[in-house]
Amino acid sequence: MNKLPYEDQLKELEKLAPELIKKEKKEKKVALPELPDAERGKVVTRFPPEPNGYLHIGHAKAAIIDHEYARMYDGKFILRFDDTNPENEDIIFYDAQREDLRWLGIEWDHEYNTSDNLGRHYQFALQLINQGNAYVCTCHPEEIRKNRFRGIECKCRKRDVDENKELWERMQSDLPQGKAILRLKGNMKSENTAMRDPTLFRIVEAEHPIHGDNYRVWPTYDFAGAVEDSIGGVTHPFRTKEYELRDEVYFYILDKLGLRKPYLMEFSRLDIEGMPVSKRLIKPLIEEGKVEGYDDIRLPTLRALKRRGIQPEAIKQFVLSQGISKVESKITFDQIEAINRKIIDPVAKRYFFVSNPVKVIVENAPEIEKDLKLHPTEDIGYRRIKTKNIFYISKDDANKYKVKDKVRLKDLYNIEITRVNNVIHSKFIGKELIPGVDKIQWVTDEHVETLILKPNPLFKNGKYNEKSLERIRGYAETAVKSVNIGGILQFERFGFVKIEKKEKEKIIGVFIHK
RNA sequence: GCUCCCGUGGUGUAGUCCGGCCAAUCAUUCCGGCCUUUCGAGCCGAAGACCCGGGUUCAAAUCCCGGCGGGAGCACCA
Repeated sequence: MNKLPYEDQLKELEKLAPELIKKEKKEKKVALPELPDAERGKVVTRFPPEPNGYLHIGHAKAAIIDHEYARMYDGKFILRFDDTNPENEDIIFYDAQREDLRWLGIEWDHEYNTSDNLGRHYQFALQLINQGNAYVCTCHPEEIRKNRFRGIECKCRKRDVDENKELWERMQSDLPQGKAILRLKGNMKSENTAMRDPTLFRIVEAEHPIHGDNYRVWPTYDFAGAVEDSIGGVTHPFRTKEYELRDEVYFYILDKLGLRKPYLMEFSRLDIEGMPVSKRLIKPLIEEGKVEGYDDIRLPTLRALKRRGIQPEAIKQFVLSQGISKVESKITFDQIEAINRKIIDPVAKRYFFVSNPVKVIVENAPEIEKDLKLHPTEDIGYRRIKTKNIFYISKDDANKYKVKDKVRLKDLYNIEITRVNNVIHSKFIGKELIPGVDKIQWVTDEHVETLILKPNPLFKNGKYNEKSLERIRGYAETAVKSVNIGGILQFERFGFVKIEKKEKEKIIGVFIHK
């Protein structure tokens, strides 16, 4: 078999096991490109979130890529909480983020907090000071900013090692926040402004969620990130493009410290049209009550996506299809929807739902009791319905028909419209399918009131979209009551819906997508 | 202002490092058709792109130069 040319092998395979070919195609599509300098079993990646909020789709991209590469090479994947700014971190987010990751289907081989390593960071700081590669700067922040912009060195840069050591000690004890920082002795004339003596450590008085007030001097991202990647054994760290200018700092620090240099890579940020990821934009909307919270179905947080019925697998496939390029793109949500639809379509039970119901009375209506399939192609069972002479159809459908029009109540029988006022009067005209006649969904007198929340883009033209949340009211067939909370179904010709809440006489669902 | 990154159909991506097999991949959207007791899924078909201008070369999406456009950085946030 293997001696045959590839084409012939494929043909043979198609005869023997066609499903294998399809699978092969699918997997090919979602595979990430090979990693440079990667050896099977030796790749180590890491996902380093700051525990300062709920994870969103942007984090998911990073986490999935990191995780996927580790698995691809039978390597190791580390979850590292980059909790080096006590002012921002909150204990609840360590757990919340773990939960979000698990939902995504990501497991990690090792977990730790950067804050647990502060002792080592101090040692490295001291090493830099002793080597003359770092100095304590006591200039005013504004002054530092200006000098950096102009490329001018300040007087602090000339301090000798002993004085720096003494000030470094005093940073740990009595120097107030904002009065002193430890800076890397880079190059104030460098074209890369990131190299103009970046801050390595600063004083933060705030209480840390894990370490309380044990420490008051905290490393910055530049320092902690580089050091942790290196001593953590990470071989292929990824980060988003906006850090690119900091690569030089990253390697410079490791170089001066004599530490191993990982293969650092960057990719573009994920930007979804109408779905802001930034807390700066979201927080005010929550405070003003315009969105419910961080799980509001219009948001791109993982919690919102979950609530909205987006499957973790869809997010994964989507992220992998995006790859690791540096091209900035504004993706539209329908790409995620398309993937999600393919996943849920085969398992979503079909039911009838009519929005803005209009009553239909049928003359000579036969009383019928029958079973309707829960899925047109998959064998997932039936639901039983009973009909008399009263029906409801959606207003959108009702508006289309006039007297003498023939319509088929789907899966039931045909009617002809006889009179239209507040209600539609009609008569039974037979059970045989009539070619070319519209088939519409309906519910009977026995139905359940249903409210569907439908998310639309939160922002339009950069402004809050007042119509970002639609509420669609209607009736669903009673069988829907048996669907569990969290269950995903399809209201035929309406769209996929996730059941969110079941009250006594009312069901609330979330519109997933068409 | 300076520096860096990016620029492939409507959208997203592959290809760009190591020029030819690229009259350019795949997906999505849109359009047409088939199928279907859903306007979903599936199937078939169609349309649609290498930012612009020079240069190098037998040959450029790919290399070089210059524009233009977009993004990022110039934090004691990450």
